[in-house]
Amino acid sequence: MASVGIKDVAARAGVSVATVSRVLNAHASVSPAARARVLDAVAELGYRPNTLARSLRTDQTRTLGLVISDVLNPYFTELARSVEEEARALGYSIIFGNADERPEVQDHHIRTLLDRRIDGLLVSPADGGSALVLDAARAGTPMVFVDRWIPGADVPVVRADGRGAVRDLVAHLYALGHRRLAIIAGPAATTTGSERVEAFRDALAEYGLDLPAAYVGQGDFQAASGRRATERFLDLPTPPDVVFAADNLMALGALDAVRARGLRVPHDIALAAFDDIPWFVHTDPPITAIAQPTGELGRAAVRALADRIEGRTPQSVTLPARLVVRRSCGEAAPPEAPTEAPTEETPAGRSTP
Amino acid sequence: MASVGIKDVAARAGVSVATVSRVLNAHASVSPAARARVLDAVAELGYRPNTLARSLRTDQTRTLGLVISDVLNPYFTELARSVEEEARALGYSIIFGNADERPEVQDHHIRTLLDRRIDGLLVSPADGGSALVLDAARAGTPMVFVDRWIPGADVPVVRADGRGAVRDLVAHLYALGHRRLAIIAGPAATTTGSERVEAFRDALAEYGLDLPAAYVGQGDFQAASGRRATERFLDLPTPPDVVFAADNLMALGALDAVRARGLRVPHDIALAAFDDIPWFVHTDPPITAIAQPTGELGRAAVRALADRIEGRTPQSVTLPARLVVRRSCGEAAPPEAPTEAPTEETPAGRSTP
DNA sequence: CTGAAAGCGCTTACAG
DNA sequence: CTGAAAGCGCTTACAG
Repeated sequence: MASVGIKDVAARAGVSVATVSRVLNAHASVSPAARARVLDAVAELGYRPNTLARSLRTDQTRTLGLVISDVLNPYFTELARSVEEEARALGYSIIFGNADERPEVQDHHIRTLLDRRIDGLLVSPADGGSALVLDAARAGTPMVFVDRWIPGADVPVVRADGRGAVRDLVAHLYALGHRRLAIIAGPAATTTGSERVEAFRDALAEYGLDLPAAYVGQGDFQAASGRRATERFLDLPTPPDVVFAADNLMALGALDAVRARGLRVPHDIALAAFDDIPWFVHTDPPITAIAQPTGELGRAAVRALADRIEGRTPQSVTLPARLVVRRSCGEAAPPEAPTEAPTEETPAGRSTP
Repeated sequence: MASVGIKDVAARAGVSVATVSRVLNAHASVSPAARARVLDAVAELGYRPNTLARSLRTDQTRTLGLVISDVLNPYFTELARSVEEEARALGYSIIFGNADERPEVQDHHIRTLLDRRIDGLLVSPADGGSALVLDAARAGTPMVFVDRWIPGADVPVVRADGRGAVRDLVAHLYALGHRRLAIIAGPAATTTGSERVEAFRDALAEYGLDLPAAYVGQGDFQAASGRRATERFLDLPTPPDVVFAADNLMALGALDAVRARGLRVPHDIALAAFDDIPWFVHTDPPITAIAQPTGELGRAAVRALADRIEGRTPQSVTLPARLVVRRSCGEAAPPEAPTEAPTEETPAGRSTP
């Protein structure tokens, strides 16, 4: 158990620990002979440097923190995966924190990450302006926001712009004859919670359509809230023709609610979702969704953070989302390719009504 | 940036660093006055101990490593979430590693975790016997296997036993008149890859049914392999009546393949899956699945590992999985409760045919 | 090219 | 109850 240390290696190789350290860090000049002996000793002893000690000394951990809002949401899972891959490619490790959409849990993770002296932080804030996040940014912690962001912080943002796709969605719905469109929003404190509603409202306005308060359900990006909001819609004297869920989990909840009432999509009510997932191809019916370039976002975010850490100038990045039309809004969509490649859809034509 | 250290706190409080350390660690005797001054100084300075330094000194990190086979698999995502929650409750942090079902990636993560001096390791091995894992276990690294395990290692195992549920599934299929049953297996090198086939074969035998080689598809727990295996089944002179996918991702692939041929479930071919997910309620048709007590497994695994680390005797745990009948095998199932609570199903009666 | 020595920020016997 | 000092396992100027 008394794990082998640099001293053991030095002793075995007949050199000083300084020399061992030098060969391990590809540091300048070491005689070929010494290098060889050290390498042999390392191999024979199975020596692995203690990263704790190294980090304490060098003040860098080669570790990035990623705090996501909800691991159980496939969107964030995919984001996390791409972040980890790109980080690994750049020589960093990732430590994840799952906020579960709860600001206190988020802050717990951020504090833990900071205590671990991570080199930088990737955050998709669960709330509108955690003091902790703001303080950390102000204190100089390299940081990048992904997907969601906090206004007023001087932090690069990597995200998707869904406005175009939302407009395409509304055009699609309008063309299918839908006029009463409702949305289940995420928490107003999150950017994606409010932006998606705004984009939706603006697109409706282009068609002379209104978004009454009763047609804005308040959700929290979790399935249960989507179910509740949908039940409320269905209880309205004049229920909407369409429910647009601002994320895939709330769409799941909406589906639960519709099913519980014995109603059918799209016959009784149409459904669309922000964020696309492989299962949407196989749901009954297949669900029309707005797809984000999730993998790209994750990679871009890591690159921006690495830029910031390594002294380059980090860039904010905004990538377009796109509409993927399926059958949940009433139209028979063409057959679709399997899982890995959802069909790129030409959005329904847009023209003022 | 020059982050505040214990010396700053000591200076501000007018005590030695030893005293500061004592109050921070709830160590024995410190005068109330000194304690108060230290606490004030800590608050005023916003001091946070450097965990790197602390860990280097104490030789414990209060951190557990979790290496899962595939984050994109909802089963593992849920497992990871429950592991993190229980760990947090016990005062540990979790560092995740995603193996993506690739042994080299798995080993990369394990090595990284070990280099970070985690206190213990939770592994769901992507292969049958990584030398690295075995060495680490032998070297005394506290370890617990979750879901999958490596035979021959003296490591507690926390997992679900699917044999009963698989038997219930076969009974259900048999009762529906199916006689040609096929399975898409996971990698033979993983325990869950081979066990599920064995359980299936044994259950078939109870009904006098055979499992011919052509009806055993070789998958790797990923969607694409499920698709390929299913295509091969469909190309057989006598295709099976039922395809049982050994995980939910391969079931997704199977669905893709069936759909691509223009066939329908369960009319043309029945489908069942190991591992249940919320979307299975809303797929077309809803999918019959074997559900694991995933959250319980995650929590039990953490407890076992904490026991091992803290000097208690860790217990292996095996929990039963259960069959959830839906409509993908041909029977009209009763309506089901929404998302969070899939209906517990009474399995079809079992009697020798 | 190489080694002795200081120091990263903590904790913890050891004295008092 | 409290402080001075050693030490955890590394890296890195500083000399030579």
